[in-house]
Amino acid sequence: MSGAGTTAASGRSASRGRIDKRQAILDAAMRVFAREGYAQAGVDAIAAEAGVAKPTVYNHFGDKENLFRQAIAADADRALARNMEVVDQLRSEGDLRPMLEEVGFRLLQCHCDDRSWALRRLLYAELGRFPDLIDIVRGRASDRVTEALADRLARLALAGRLRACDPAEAAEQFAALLTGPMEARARLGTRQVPDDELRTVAAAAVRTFLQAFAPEAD
Amino acid sequence: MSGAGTTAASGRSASRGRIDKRQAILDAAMRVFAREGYAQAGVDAIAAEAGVAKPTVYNHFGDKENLFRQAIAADADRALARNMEVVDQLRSEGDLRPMLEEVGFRLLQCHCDDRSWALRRLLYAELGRFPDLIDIVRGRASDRVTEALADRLARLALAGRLRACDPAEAAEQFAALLTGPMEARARLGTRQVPDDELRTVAAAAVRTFLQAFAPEAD
Amino acid sequence: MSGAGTTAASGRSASRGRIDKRQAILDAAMRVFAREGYAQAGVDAIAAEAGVAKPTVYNHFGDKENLFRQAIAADADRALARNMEVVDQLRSEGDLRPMLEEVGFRLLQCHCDDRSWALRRLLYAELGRFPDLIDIVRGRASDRVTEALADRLARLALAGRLRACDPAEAAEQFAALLTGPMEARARLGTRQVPDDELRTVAAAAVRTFLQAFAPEAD
Amino acid sequence: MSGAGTTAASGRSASRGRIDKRQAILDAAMRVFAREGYAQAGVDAIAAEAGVAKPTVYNHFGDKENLFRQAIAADADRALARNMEVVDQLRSEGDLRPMLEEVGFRLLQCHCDDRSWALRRLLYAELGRFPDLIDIVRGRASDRVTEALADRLARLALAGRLRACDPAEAAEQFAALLTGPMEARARLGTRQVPDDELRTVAAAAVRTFLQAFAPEAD
DNA sequence: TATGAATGAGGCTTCATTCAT
DNA sequence: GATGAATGAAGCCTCATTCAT
Repeated sequence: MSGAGTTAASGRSASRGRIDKRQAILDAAMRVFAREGYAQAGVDAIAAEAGVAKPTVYNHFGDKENLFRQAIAADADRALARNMEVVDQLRSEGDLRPMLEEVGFRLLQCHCDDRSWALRRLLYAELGRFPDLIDIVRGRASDRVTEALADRLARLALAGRLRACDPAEAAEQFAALLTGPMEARARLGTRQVPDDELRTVAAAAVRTFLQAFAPEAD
Repeated sequence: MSGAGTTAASGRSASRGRIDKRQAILDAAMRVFAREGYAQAGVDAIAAEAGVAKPTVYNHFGDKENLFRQAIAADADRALARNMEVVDQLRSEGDLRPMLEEVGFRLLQCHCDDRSWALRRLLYAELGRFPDLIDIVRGRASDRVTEALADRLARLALAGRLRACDPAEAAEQFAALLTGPMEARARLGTRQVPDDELRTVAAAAVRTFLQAFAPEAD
Repeated sequence: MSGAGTTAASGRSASRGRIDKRQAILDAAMRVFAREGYAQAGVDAIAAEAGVAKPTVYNHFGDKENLFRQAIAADADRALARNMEVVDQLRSEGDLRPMLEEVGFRLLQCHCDDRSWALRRLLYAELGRFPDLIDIVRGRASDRVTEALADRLARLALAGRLRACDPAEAAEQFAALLTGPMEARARLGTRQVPDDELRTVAAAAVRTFLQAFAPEAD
Repeated sequence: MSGAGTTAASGRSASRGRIDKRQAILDAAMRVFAREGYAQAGVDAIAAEAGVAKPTVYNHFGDKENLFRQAIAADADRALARNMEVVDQLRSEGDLRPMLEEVGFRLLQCHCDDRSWALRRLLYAELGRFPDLIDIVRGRASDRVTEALADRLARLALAGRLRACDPAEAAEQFAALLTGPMEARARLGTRQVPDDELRTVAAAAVRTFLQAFAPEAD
């Protein structure tokens, strides 16, 4: 995905592509920040991993703080897009349970993606130093996903597929039933959870969710 | 709070002062680590906040890494104790719903305590550098709580107050319904959630939980 | 002031723009060097203040050292011209005392000009790194002025308006009586000395000078 | 002078004297600053020249700015002391002219001392960045000397050895006649002026001074 | 045991200077 | 000829850690 531009737009020389340095730096930064944490990550390491000289990083981003913010924002955008794509598959027609299980499973895949864990870890870690990160990320990711989920659940309720309920609360609880167990199971992102297990968790979440939110005259 | 003991209990001997000093360093360390993060926290700052000289810290704890681990472990113990005390109030007799709501509310209070958020934030932040922290903390805190909760839910099921179910799964989902929503609501610990809201979340969690896990012939 | 020429005189051709740009860089350089000192002055800042791109500066002047020398030399020329114009007003006819006072006053005005102080400050500052600056500036400014002054004093002595004396020594002491007190009074150029005070100093210098150098049969 | 303490107070070990690091750093700092200028002087170089590690410099002085100020202040103190000692030799009894010539000569020696030129050069150079240096130095050096000189001239006038005059102005002009010529002759401190020449300048200064300020009925 | 002073290593940032357009 | 982007070198400062008392 990130390599796409690097490969395509290389107009002339292969020796020193002038092309995508900015993106390369952002990618490298996210990798290094995720690996080392903000304070421990060296700008040298980022520059090296991006294949540029250190001052180039500063030419593009000014200082380490701004580089961090931009890298976080970029990854939050990416995560939001992936989540939204999944939520979009939640339609009002079709078998409800398997659809919920599929959406739940895919949401868990997003949630347990390495980069998602890294993003969350950095967020937790650096909130003290960068309080505005919350707004940067929440404006772009988790909240928006929960809201979109609420929208779809509302339509399901209107269609009589769920019982009348507060869609925001339903979405909040559906999300909680999905992701809540993962913190322990993934050991905060240090363990790769296999898809089987994700499906199991999703199925359990959907089971509880439907027992609480299915239409009464089921 | 920590100063009180330092002043009062130093009545006996010098050995008491030793312990006090050690505890003062641990407390100061946790405060500074929570405030600044591991990498940014200076041993100078910790020593200053503890009211001792820097080499004293090294005499007691060897190096910064070990100090960090000890401080984390101490706080994890404290958190475990508080949580256990709450879970212990989940008995098999009495009105189920209000009891669950009360326990849920108290668990949320623990979960949303400043020091709990700080602990989680440090955990997330430093997992890369200290992978063993997971075991230190999980062996002492969250998992043990969920297990204890599962024990109590099992007894409730045996007593016919819940329907037959996998108690581990029930506990996992009860915990998820409680704490899952808090990440967003507390803005990762940067917002102080009022007790009203905690009670609301607890009530909603219990409602969904009971709809899924109450005995069928309700 | 520098922008005026840029806008107006660019009527003719492109060759004029070349010269304007060169002069604009020199002016900007002197301003920035005076404000920040040689080492601290950034070529970026000079280029920005001149309204050109950084490489343009290098195209014109090769490197920072040369730019510095050229800027210093240009300002030394300017200062020399102003001083010479004043000394030129020292004629052999007319009332001696008021004429000396007027010339002294005007020399002090030159000496206390902001740009003169800046030039001296830079000279003092960078002598270690640029020993040849002394020759650049002394060949263009202060020594030449003292010599011209000596010439005029010699003619005054020949005309019997001063007693026989070594004109070089007389000029040296006249200059000393004028400028010596200014270092303290102007606080090395950081205080703007009002004209009144300059006239007072000039009058005192002339008084002492004449008591020492007036013809004996006064 | 600076070596005195270093040699004497070395209580125990010769390997790593704990004695005079602070003074050694100040001395080294002044040497390096004088040689390179403030901006160009590296703290590394200062530490190396002082024979200590870089952080030791920071432990003692906090940052480069403060180190600079302290070094300047120390040298200004030293210069003041030397000048005062000379002025103190200006008594009201004895032959006036030779005494003035001797004092003038010694003042010129102070003025033309390497460290004095270095101090003045740094002062001129860094006034822009450190405006308070003026007060630090003027409160300690040149002004105080001129005032002390004025005091002595006033006593000479009272004793009838000089004619009635404003002693401040007389001191100002005496100092001007002495030091004014040196700027050109010493090429701003880059040329070592031999004592003969200093005596010549002093004699000329005294000659002019006495012609202006000797009692009228001489 | 507790401390003041010292250190070696390393990080962020800036700058003069040069390609390639 | 003028520019935007890139770089190698270097500087200030901080920190975890250790002596010597």
